[in-house]
Amino acid sequence: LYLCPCQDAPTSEELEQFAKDLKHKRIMLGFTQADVGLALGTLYGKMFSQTTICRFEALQLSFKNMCKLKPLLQRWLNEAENTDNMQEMCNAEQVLAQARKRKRRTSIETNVKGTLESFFRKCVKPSPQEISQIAEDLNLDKDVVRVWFCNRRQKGKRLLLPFGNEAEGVMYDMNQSLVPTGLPIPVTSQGYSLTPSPPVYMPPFHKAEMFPPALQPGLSMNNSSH
DNA sequence: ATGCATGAGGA
DNA sequence: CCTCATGCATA
Repeated sequence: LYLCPCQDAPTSEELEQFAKDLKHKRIMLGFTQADVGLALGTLYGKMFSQTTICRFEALQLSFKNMCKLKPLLQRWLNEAENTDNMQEMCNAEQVLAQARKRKRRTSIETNVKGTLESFFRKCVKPSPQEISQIAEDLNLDKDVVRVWFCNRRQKGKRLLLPFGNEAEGVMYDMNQSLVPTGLPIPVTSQGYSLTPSPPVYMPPFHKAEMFPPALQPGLSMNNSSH
């Protein structure tokens, strides 16, 4: 309700930088993603899972979501860096009282996933009828198919998208504009304009940088287990 | 690190 | 039903 506690509208670049920073420092300080999530709980009452912290660091959340979490993580980072005695405020009191309500995760076979993907390419938002049809064809629960499409669409809206993907993600309504001021956004590349410095050459594929010769014997691998 | 799931909120 | 934020469970 209160007008923008949104002090700043972080740019994608800023978010990217912060995420990198967070991860690096977090590791330096010896905390796990789960630790951070718990700490946010004891610090501000709002706890987060390892999953969310992981996704934040990997920029796999929506732009808006990233902006919302950044302040909290920023504060945690300051806290963690300046407090020598940041004790075990990570009291994992996971009162796992799950009432067996959650449906067990159904594992969709690889080939079936492939089929779903092709359906998705044809239509990202099938009608309930179409979903039923697909479900029947693939011998899956209608709800499983429905949820699969929901998740698939959501995946396409992540801040950072694996490039090289057939310009998908721009097909559905991309409303997470990066510019709050309403600039003339060049339609097609909203969520992915994270590349801060590709002045001229943008390699179509980024997977070329595979791992160099795994590890050179007798170098640095000495004993990292301390 | 990620796949399938839940639930709140919105038409 | 959908979107969106979020997470259990699992790869």
